[in-house]
Amino acid sequence: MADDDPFPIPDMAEVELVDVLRALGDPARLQIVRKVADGEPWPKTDDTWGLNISKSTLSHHFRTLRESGLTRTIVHGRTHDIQLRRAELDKKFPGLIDAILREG
Amino acid sequence: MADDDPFPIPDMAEVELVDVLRALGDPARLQIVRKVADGEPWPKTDDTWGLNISKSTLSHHFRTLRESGLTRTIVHGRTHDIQLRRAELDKKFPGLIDAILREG
DNA sequence: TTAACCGTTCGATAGTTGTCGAACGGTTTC
DNA sequence: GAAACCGTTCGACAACTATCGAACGGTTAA
Repeated sequence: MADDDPFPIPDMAEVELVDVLRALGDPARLQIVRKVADGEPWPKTDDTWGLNISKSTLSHHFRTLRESGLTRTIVHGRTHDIQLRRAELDKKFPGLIDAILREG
Repeated sequence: MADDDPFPIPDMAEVELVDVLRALGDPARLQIVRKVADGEPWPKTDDTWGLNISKSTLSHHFRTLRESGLTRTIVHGRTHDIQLRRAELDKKFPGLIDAILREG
């Protein structure tokens, strides 16, 4: 069963806009999302997040992003990738990701 | 001088996207913004906000919205209107307001 | 198998935030 | 002027959150 998935993500149908916005309303998380906005998997160890935070804090933000419905986690042995659920998000919230990428 | 303005708003040039998103990342505030999304002034006393909160809490949210750059306050004697800074926001963050209005 | 590595989780902490009722100041109405 | 009204501010409080270091478990490499 997939119940053992250590990194479960909410069904997009259950994702609430307000939760997505709250997840985006943090400098570290917004920066992460912008980086992974291409929809490709990015290694969590990428040293170019540009964030001056500890690895436990970074892990916390990854979890918040995932639980809000923004991202999914892909496990490769001992390394993880983070991926924006771009297609699903674009369908559920048209224009939202585009809007936060256009630097204001 | 306008320094006495009791409800100062930030210059749109100084408004940060992350602060706007954080302001929107609350159920009460998101609902308010959606209501005033037409860009018209709405009386704060409007009894159709649909929020079950005290007037002091409502006042707190109005302040948060204003300080984040989303709204302005228009004083009419003892009553106040709240107005979304729609045109400015659309220019600074194209598509953002539209995106949060499209019910996902 | 031992060591190094990746990332999470735990426990603690300080700061922020949403909430309320009471009090207050300004405005309108009587 | 007195009373009613609108909305903010204040003080308090509980809940949440961002942060860290240490410890841990799983995976890969030596």
